Amino acid sequence: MNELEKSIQAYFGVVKHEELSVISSLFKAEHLKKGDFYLKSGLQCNKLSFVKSGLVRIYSQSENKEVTQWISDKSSFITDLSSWVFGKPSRWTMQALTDVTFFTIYKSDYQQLEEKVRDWHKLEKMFIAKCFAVMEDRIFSHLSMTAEDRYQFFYENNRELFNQVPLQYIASLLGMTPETFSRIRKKQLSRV
Amino acid sequence: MNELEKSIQAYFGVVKHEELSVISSLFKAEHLKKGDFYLKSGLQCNKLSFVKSGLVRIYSQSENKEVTQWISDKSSFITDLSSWVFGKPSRWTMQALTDVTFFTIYKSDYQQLEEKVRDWHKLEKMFIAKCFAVMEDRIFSHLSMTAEDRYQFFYENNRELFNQVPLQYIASLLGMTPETFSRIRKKQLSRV
DNA sequence: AAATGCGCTTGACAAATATCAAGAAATGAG
DNA sequence: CTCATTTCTTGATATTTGTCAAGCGCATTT
Repeated sequence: MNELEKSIQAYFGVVKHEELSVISSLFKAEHLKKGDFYLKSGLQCNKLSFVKSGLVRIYSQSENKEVTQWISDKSSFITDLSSWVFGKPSRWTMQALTDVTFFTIYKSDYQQLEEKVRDWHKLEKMFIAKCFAVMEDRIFSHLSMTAEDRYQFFYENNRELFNQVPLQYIASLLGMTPETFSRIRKKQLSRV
Repeated sequence: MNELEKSIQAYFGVVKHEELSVISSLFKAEHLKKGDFYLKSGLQCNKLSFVKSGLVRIYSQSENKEVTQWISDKSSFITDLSSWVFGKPSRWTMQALTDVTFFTIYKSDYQQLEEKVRDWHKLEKMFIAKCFAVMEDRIFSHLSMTAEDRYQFFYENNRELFNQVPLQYIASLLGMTPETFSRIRKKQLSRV
């Protein structure tokens, strides 16, 4: 089982072996250089990708400030879900923070999935439900936690990110300014 | 087409007419009195309901404070999605703020849906994707807006709620204290 | 080595929001 | 209607977070 197949299994739940290879064969290897764009806001996102290596920042430019919505790690899927599912213009811009290798399936090949893999929609349903659960957690963190709590929680669960990407992006993703982030960071470091 | 069927159509997208009646026939009418619980945190949520009339508050008890996650209007669906899809213990408690009438389908009858309605999973996928989009919007509002902005935005889109439920719940749902909510409210009212 | 650019930190200060406490207003029960 | 309870408001104050401005550290280029 290759890396893509393993991740499909992990993300989409139990899949039959022959189906797995059908699925993975529809994804095509691609790559981006650091700084390249995977997607620009306003365009339709007609692809879904699995990041094999590298980091992608998902953000939006709102009026005066730029908001980082997420930084996708390796072994994760990326797409603008609303755009992918409903064909709406995408809200997010996605840019490679490092060189990135990934596997992509395009909408045009997507129909084959539905035809060849029984229960594909069921798998996809569960995939999206997981995305939903992550969002629910994030909302909860904003309703019930201080900036410091959110920092702490995120740090414990994403320690590696902290020396791989500009910290200002993590600050934004957690809903605070770089300065606040820096001060909290100082406090936390001295505690160890 | 009855009310339930209309909402299924609106929520789940285009559905064939004969399928619609199959779907709606699997939902059973139920009701709660004000104060009754639809679901308690920690239990498994094995049902999905369409609220015909009344209001349900979805909240959780975290350490010292209670967090209101959402207030479901009439004509909306309620369930603990993670619990419903993955069988996990539910995070949320759901309580009737008024007398509530609703239609419910239980997990035990759910399989029939999958059998009788072609593309059911596809419909459900789109339903969940919509829920995801709502969450994405909410996260964005916390990353990019002040309490006052969030108040304003929510007010414009949910005006009716403001004289139907205790305002403290709306405050919590927007991620602020009742006092802050009250002060913002005063400012906004005087502006009109 | 000097110059540049970028990201991070720091301090001083301002603004937003929370906390606490008291009282007013609204609601519900008898 | 009256009383009791809950919800909302208000003021005083504390805390958290943001803003602005400056400087430092580090990597890259020349």
